[in-house]
Amino acid sequence: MAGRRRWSTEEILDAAVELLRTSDAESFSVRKLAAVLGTDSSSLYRHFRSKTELLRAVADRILLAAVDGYRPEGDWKQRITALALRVREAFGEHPQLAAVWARYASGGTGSRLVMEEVLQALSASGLPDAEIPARYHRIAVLIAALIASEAGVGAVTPEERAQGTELFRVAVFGADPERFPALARFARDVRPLGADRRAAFEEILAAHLAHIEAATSPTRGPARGGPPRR
Amino acid sequence: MAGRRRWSTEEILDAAVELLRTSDAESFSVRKLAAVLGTDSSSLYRHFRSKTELLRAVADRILLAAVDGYRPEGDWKQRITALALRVREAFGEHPQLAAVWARYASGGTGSRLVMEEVLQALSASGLPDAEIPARYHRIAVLIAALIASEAGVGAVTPEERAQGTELFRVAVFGADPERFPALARFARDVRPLGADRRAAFEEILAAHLAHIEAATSPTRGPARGGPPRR
DNA sequence: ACCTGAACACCGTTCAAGT
DNA sequence: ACCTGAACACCGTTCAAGT
Repeated sequence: MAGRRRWSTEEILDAAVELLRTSDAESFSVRKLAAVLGTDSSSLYRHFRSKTELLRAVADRILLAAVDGYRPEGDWKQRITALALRVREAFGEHPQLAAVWARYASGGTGSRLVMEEVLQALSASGLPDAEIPARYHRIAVLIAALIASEAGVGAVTPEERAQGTELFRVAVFGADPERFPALARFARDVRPLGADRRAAFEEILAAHLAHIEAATSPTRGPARGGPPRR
Repeated sequence: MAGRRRWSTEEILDAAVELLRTSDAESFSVRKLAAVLGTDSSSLYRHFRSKTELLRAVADRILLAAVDGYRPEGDWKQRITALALRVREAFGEHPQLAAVWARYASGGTGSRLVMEEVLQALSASGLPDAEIPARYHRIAVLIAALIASEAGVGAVTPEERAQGTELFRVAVFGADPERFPALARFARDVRPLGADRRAAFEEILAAHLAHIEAATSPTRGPARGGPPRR
């Protein structure tokens, strides 16, 4: 695939995205990327100070691609939800990028676009400006945590998953009903963490946004920071 | 520290907990554990099929220690919150264990205890039994995601953190106000993902539990699954 | 029966030596 | 000025050979 020539930083990032997409989870390495490019791993260290810096740059590309084509639609909750689902989708097949993103935030144009959209949506929500940065932070933490942890679940190898499922089954069905009465009672319907992730993601986010909304609406909920007047 | 003798599975796990606690983040390895025990890494593979299986067992110990001494107090929300904070605390210094736990769930006695407590708290909340397993699942996903991602943030090396902070600063303050008006407006108050994690954890969890409560209380919120009668 | 040593197939990163 | 090769200091895991 690769002749011998000089590669620009951009081309390296393109190749990294491609390699991450085609290689199976957790197996990306600097050495493999170099091999794909037909060069030595050491030469990549002129473009990036470390593997983390490289992955961070790739994560921002993914984010950029995720936001590409997004047009705000609906109320502020729908806008945030649509954006979050796009980001989730984008990182869905890139477990290690999700982890890097959640750890450090990518800090590039992709990041900026996502931040901007969420901040605009919150501005449209009726929240007082003074509360927006903190609300934004909680939303970002929540979304990043859910996406990264979901990606982590996705990165589990089939046999590890099988072991985990078996352990879960034993933990739930093997529990002594005397000591664990509630567990025994709900054993049949309790699901492992990895089950049903998309619905869980949407519901948890929806719950969080609904909670914010309750704090902004005068007729409902306890508005923090004094009663609103109309 | 180590004479040459046979080690039981339990002793290996004790040593692993100790090594994880004293070693700095992300540097735990099977080989180091073997070195601490004065044996060869290969001999550990009679006790565990893989590093993951070993870490899973260790994670369950951590969970067990976290729940040890816990006594239910207060209403159902306070009980879940207290438990979650204990688990958070326990995994706070064990990033890789948190990741393993969130990926597969540990499936041991520690897991069982946590599940039991949360299920009991939910039973006391007034939710109909039919809704409890799904509610439990969302709570578990949320808590695991927050803890694992927080642990991930904690595992970042100082210089990586410095790079990340700088990138964030540039992304926020360097944004073109024309293209990113909201970002420009809130630049001064927006915090990076890693900031203020404990408060974020508590607030996000509180919001989620409040949302559940709103669904159970007849006088408030839209109760899913038909109107309650009293 | 149990454990060891050596090996396999990898990592990220550095740096002297080459072109 | 740029890149390479080789090396350093590691990994998880397997398995023949030893006790």
